[in-house]
Amino acid sequence: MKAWLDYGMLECVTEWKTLRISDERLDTHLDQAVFSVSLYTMDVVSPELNSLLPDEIMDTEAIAMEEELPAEHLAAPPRSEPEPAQVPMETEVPEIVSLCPATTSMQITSSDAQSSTSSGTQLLLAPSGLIAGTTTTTASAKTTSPAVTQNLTKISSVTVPANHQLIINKVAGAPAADGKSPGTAVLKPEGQKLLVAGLSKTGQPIMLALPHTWNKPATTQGTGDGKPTQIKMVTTVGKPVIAVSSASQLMGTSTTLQAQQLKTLQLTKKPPVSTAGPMITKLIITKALNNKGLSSPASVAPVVTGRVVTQSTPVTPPRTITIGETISTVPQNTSGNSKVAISPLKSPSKLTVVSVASQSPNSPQKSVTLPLNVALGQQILTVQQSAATSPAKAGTSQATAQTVKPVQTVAGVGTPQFKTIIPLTTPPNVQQIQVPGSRFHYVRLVTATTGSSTPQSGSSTNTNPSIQPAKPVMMNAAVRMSVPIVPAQTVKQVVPKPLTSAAQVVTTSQTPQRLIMPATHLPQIQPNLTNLPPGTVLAPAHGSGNMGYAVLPAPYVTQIPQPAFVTLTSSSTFSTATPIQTQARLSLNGLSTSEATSRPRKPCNCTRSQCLKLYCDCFANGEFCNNCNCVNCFNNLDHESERLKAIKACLDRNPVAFKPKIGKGKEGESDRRHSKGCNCKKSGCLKNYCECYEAKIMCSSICKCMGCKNFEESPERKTLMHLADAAEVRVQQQTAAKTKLSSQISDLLTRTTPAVTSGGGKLPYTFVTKEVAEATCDCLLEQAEQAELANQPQAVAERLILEEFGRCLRRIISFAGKAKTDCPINC
DNA sequence: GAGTTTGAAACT
DNA sequence: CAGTTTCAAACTC
Repeated sequence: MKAWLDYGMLECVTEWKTLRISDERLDTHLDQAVFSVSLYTMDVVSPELNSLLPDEIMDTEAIAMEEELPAEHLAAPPRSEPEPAQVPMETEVPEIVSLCPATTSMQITSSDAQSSTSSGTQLLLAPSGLIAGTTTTTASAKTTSPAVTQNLTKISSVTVPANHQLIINKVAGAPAADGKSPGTAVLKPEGQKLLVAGLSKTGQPIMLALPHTWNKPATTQGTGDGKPTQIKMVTTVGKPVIAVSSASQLMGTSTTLQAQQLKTLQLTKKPPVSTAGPMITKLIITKALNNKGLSSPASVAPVVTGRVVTQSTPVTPPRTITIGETISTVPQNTSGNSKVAISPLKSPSKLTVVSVASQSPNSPQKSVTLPLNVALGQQILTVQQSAATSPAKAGTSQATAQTVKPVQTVAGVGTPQFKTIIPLTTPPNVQQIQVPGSRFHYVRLVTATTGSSTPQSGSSTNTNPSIQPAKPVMMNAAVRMSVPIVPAQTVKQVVPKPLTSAAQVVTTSQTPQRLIMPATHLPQIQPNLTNLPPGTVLAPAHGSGNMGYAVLPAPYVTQIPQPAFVTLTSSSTFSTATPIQTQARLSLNGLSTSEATSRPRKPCNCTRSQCLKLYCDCFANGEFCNNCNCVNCFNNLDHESERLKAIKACLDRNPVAFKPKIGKGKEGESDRRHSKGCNCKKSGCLKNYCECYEAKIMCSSICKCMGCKNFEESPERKTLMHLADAAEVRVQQQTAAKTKLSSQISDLLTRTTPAVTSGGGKLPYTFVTKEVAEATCDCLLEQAEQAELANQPQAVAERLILEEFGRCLRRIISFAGKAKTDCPINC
């Protein structure tokens, strides 16, 4: 700067003796420059405005990020998700894929969990936004009609989010029984330019070229992040399955997603009535979370049931959990039974669904196996509805097409933990039971034994999934199910189990109902529906041999603090659930679910409790430890047996041990309050030691605290609140300032093209005309002369000159800002 | 980061 | 049920 000043002084030396240029003169020249210089950009925002518009700043930043790193923009943290949607971290399957065989059509709307596939059609698709935390792709999906129109080739609503890849494949006709990939036809629906690569018979991934309509061309296969799209062939009961895996979506995702993740959403449903052999349509949505791209050839993932072959993603083969069930009942009741366990309390977005795929009696599958040899941090979402494959049942298979409900089964990949099973819709024969106050949803497993109760029988075209369960107990009005994608976990939990030891088949009765459950002894905890602990599998209800209760807690799917979610929204409406769900949303800390889910759970540091006592917050919240700092942790699926014992012990001591502590007050009271009340003695209930204070609620009459200051009129409390508010405001301002500064710096860095050559604008320095520079120098010289006259030391003179220079610069910048505002066209 | 304080959970 | 111990989080330095 000093050199600049010297230079300026030399430039103006001729006027040295006479100039007494005031600030007004500088301003005058600046005014002239405003009209003569086209300012390229100069974001000058007042601090007030800056502090008032943090969101806009964030948006601006996000836009900037999108410009440079689109994928990262997609991976915006869930914290920024809109609250009203109650899905702050949800990521719904962005790709809406319509599989359109020549004679059938299929619409898959992942968000409403209603998928219908026609016979002979199998689709595997990999949603690219599963972990991106984006919610921008759900609208169209929700509006897509789930109905299946026979003999109509069409493309359902296709959402092509940024950085997402969409592949529409058509499976020609009924493939060979062996299911070896018959290849896929290129489907180019009108208005949609899609390039669909063929599928190799070996299931090797095929690189896809994305259509030009892709809104993010840079994200096409082989570009940018280098995460190619894969098409995989999966053979399912003699039917081809097209697997499209997009690995590119990892870009920009949380750094916790270090390991490959795979989600397979698999649907198997019974085709419409046909005299031919069983036609099974499967929808398999596979998400390959492989940020390394195709580093290795795909391999056939282990399919437990032998019916579903899921093509593995590169590097790490995916795991598919398939639950086979032998159905001895009438054919029309052999539709897939979906067992859904939803854990709504802390996070309704956390969903655990047990998929029990009905299977024909001829099916040899009678066991459920959870492949567990997958790298940690991976997940497989498997949605499968297996229809009866027996020709004898073909006559009633059309009913199955309606009743088939996609169910996702999520197996922890890389960790022997069963993650999540998500139903794409609510099966008619599955009843969700949500216990008031409980953080768990319970699903009664019902195996239909008679065909008379199947309302959709005989209706080959009725694909309306809105069929209500015969005995709806309590359902979520709109169950938004989010599956957090498990990031790479710490090494301590990476203890892959043998595939056969990871899970147990839960047979509920003579009518086999198998649940995907973690490896455990599965103690037969009698169903106390108000206090069922996490991870409990209930024996079938007495007298109802076909029913059982599956309780899968959110913890099974929430071993990640990083909220990358796959959201599948059930369109089923159950009006009775709203109040319950509202209550259940209250987390232990009194935070709403969105709050609880919008921030990572704090890792525990347990050392002696093995995380199997309520000392451990993870355990107390019904969650598995994940990325914690605990020592000798047993709160994981590796020690599910011990864990369940501990759960039972806790329940023995306190039947409501796992119920939220913060709930509504007495009848008529709207405020939340601690269920037990605190017992503080020294903290005055104004520190986080106090559970009431921690939950941001005031102590109530049931508290037994001493010297409580946590009441409405407490001056200490008010002071603390004010301080807290002030601190929060300050933090927000600082954050906004940082964000703004970062944005400005980034903006400046991206605009380095000289003004003369850019043609699109001019840099601010072009605003400094000769006159402005001279005026500035005059000001500086004036300051120097004053310092000299005052006999100021050289250091002081230099300081004064520099200060004056700073003022000059500010004025220049200010005028530049005005110029930008006044002449937006030129900017 | 180590040590202390605190109160809930667990135990007797 | 009360008292004590254990435990991990909160807090302080």
